[in-house]
Amino acid sequence: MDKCKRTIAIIDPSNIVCEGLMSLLLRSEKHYFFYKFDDLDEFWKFNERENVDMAIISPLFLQNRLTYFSKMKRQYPEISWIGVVYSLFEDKILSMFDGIISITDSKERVSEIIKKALKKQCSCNNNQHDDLSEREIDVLVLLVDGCSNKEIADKLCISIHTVVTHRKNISEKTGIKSLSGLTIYAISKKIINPIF
Amino acid sequence: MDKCKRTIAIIDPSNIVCEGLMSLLLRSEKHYFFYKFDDLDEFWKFNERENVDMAIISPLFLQNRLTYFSKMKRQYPEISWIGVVYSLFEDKILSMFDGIISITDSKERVSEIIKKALKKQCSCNNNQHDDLSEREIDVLVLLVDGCSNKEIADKLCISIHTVVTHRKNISEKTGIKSLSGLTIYAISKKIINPIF
DNA sequence: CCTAATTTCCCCTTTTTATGTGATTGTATT
DNA sequence: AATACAATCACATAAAAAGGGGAAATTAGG
Repeated sequence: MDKCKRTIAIIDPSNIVCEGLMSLLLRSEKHYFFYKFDDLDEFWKFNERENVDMAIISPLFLQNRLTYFSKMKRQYPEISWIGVVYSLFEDKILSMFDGIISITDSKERVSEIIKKALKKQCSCNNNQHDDLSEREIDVLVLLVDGCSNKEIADKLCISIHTVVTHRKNISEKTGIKSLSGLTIYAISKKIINPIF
Repeated sequence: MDKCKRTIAIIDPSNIVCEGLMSLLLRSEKHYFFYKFDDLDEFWKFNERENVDMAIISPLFLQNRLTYFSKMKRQYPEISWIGVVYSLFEDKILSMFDGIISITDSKERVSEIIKKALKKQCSCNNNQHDDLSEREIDVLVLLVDGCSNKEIADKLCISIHTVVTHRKNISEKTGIKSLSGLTIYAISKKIINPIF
């Protein structure tokens, strides 16, 4: 029931990268919360007040502060430390992270790295309701095709009540209530193929 | 007045940067439409079919193809060519662009650079969806955004009856009755821009 | 074998949409 | 001046969907 929120700090000098990471990650998971920091100290001060689950840091900030970083890691072992690199970096620095995102990584790879790193301490990661069941997809396809609930019921040879139930479950699983949102979802997931 | 759509191609190896630029630019201006390409050739093929207003290119792709780039620029002088750099680059390459975005630039600076570069050729010759009136498009946008008739009425400060009338006219003009069909219509006509 | 997930069905009430038939302004176009 | 169209509002009825309850049968996985 209670979707666990994940707070992620991004400490990176680039607004573009910060925006990109947020936008990309929010698309796969809705329960991420982001905070942007312009330098390590700012983040550090914040974290004392309100602990984060993950810190995505540009190694640029660590170049001359490796011992400081080690201290931070020791002090907060439950935080996942992720590095985000634009170019080549020394292995000595990169090996200190729990995961490395390269700026050229695909969306899938980025969200996979984040998920894997967060999974370490996920107390409620059982809600893997990303995928719709076979029957739910049947309903979604007809729905997005413009069918009413009754038409869907007739085509699938089931009761209209069942269609309503499937729709309820689809909305719960995807978190999308509007039909237009579901249409965009279906296109993006390649469940339907509109020819533009 | 300033409602003309601007198509922007982003040719960059980084999904994160691409996402970041889109997210950042869409926040200030809603009428940008983005296409992402993984290399110059892919972009080039696309541009032959459908001209873009601006190309944001990583100089990485130009490193050994400067003459090719010059040819492209000569062939399509109306396109604004913007470079996006993560690190240091030779001035010889950078001077070929109409504008340079550095990855560390602020949001304000990025959108300023883009706006300035686009200002060169704002002719507003884009009446793709002249079937629908201005107000009908307002309604359609909110509709595919998931708003109910009442919500649309509140947002546009008109009566719900007017919204219903607009919707009737939209359905009559387009011949599309279902909301999902209208969503696909809006995407195909570039009235809305879902980021997949 | 047990459990979780899926698929199916039903009830209820309230809200929203669909459809038709109107009218009144204002603004262009002819 | 006449015409067309856009944008606004109204009333009425029937259909559909939304949202809230359940619950039984089947299937698949550990």
